[in-house]
Amino acid sequence: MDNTQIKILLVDDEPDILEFLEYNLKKEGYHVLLGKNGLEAVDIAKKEHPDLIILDIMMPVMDGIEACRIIRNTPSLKNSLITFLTARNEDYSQIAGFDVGADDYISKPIKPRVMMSRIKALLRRLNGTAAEQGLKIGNLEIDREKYLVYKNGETLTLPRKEFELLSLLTSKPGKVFTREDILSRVWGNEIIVGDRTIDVHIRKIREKIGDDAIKTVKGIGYKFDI
Amino acid sequence: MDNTQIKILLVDDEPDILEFLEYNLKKEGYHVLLGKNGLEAVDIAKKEHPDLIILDIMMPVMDGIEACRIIRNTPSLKNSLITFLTARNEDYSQIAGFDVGADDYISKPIKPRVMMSRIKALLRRLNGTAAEQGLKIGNLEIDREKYLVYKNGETLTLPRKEFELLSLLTSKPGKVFTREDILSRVWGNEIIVGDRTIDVHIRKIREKIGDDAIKTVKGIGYKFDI
DNA sequence: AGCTATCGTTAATAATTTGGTAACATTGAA
DNA sequence: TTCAATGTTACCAAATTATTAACGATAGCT
Repeated sequence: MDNTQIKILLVDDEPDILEFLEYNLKKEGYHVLLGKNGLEAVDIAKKEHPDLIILDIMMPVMDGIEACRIIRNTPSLKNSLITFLTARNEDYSQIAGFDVGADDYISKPIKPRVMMSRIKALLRRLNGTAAEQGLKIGNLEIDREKYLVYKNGETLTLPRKEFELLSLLTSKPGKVFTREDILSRVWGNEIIVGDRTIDVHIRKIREKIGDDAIKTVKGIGYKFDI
Repeated sequence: MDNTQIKILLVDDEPDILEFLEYNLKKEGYHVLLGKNGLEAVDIAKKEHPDLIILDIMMPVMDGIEACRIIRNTPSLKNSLITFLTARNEDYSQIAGFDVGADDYISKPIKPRVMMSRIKALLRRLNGTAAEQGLKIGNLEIDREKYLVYKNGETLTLPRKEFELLSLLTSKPGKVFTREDILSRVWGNEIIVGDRTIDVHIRKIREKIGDDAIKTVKGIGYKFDI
C-alpha cells in the first residue's frame, strides 16, 4: 500500500556504499535502517523485523554469510527477504550464500536502476504469492524480468515509467490505485511531478494495450480490470 | 453529538506547523487537540484518550521520544496510535522511535495529501479490517478497494461522494447518522453545503440500489437497514 | 565525444464527470 | 390540518481527467 511502510535494513562496512544505497532507497520512499556489520544486522533485524535485508558479504566482526545464517534460524524473521551484495566474480560466495538461504544477489558495481528493479521484484514476493514471473491478466502477459509485455503473443516494449505503472496496476487487478499510491510507488516519495504526468502515461499505455484495460475512477485514481 | 468522531492530538513546538496541520486535519472532519511539548502531550493524552497522537521529536521541556515512552507505558492509552514527525534524514531518531513503540513516521516537509492518506491508513488499524474489505449487507456488497458496489451480482459504480456516503451508512447498519455526522464525515468540517445536498445524494443512491435500503428518520438523519 | 532517437515532463486546452443548488412537490408528525 | 422537513428534478458550476504538442533530458550508438 505505502512504500514507506516497507522497511529495508542495509548492512555494509563501507560508509560510501551505505550512503549511496541509502540515498537511492529513500528516494523511492522506503524506510531505511543502517548497520555496519553482521552483528549489528542481526540485532537490528530482531528488533525491527525489516521486510528486506541487504547484506554485504565481506564485513568485519561478523560477515554477511554468518549473519544470514543466524537470521534464517530466527523464527520471527522468517518473512524477511535477504539479498547479498557481492563483488562480481565471487563465485564461491554466491554458492555459500544461497546455501544459507539468501533470496537474491546484487553485484557490485551497483547500478541504481538495476538494484531498484531487483528490489521491487523481490518485494513483490511479499504480497503476491501468486504468479511471480509472466503474470497473465486477460490477453496481457507481463514479464517483469525482461521488461516486456505480451499482448496476444505480440511483444510490446514499454518505456520504463509506463512499464512500472502498468506493472503496478496489474499487480492487483481490480484494485483502485490512488494518484498518491501511483506517485509514491512509481515515482518515489521525493520526486514531485505534476498530476497530468500520470494521465499522460496512462494515455500512452492505453494507446499500446487498448483503451478498455485501464479504467478511470474519477476522483480516486485508476485500476486495471478485465 | 458525534461520538464516532476521531480525536487526534497534535504536538509540535512550532506554531506554524501546528496551525498548518490543524487546518488540514480539521478540514477532514477530525477533532483536533493541540499541545506544544511532550509534557503537554502526556497530560492531554491522559485526559482525552485520543485515537491518534502526532508527535514532533525535537521539542523543549520534553521531547517526543520520551513522551512516546510514557504514553506507551500508560495502560489507559494502549489503544492510541502514535506517529512521529521527523525531518528527512534523522535516522537515529527513527530507530529510537520505533524502539519506544511508534506506529508510523511522517517525514517533513509534510505534504498534506500524503499525510492524510497515511493517517487514514493508520486509523484503519483501529477498526481492524472491518470497513476495509468487501463488506456484505443484505443483497449489497461494498468493496472499498475496488470502489465498487455489487447488488445481487450486478456491478454498480458510484461517484465518490455517493460511494463515501453509502459506505458510511453501511459501516454500521441500523445506526442513524445525523446530518451533522454525514456532513463532517463525508464532506469534512470546513466545507459548507446547502441543506438539500445530502438529500440529493441520498436520492441518487436510492435510485441505484433501490429505495428500501436507506431509511429516513425524520428530524434526525438516515440509516441503512435491511 | 558527438549525434540521434527515445523518453519524461509540462503546458495548454478540450472533454467529461461530478457536485451543488434553486425551485417546487410531497410527506408525515403534532 | 399545518408546516417544517424531506423528496425530486433539471440545470449550472466546479473539479477532474483526456489529449495534444512541444521541449529538454537521457540513453544508446558510432
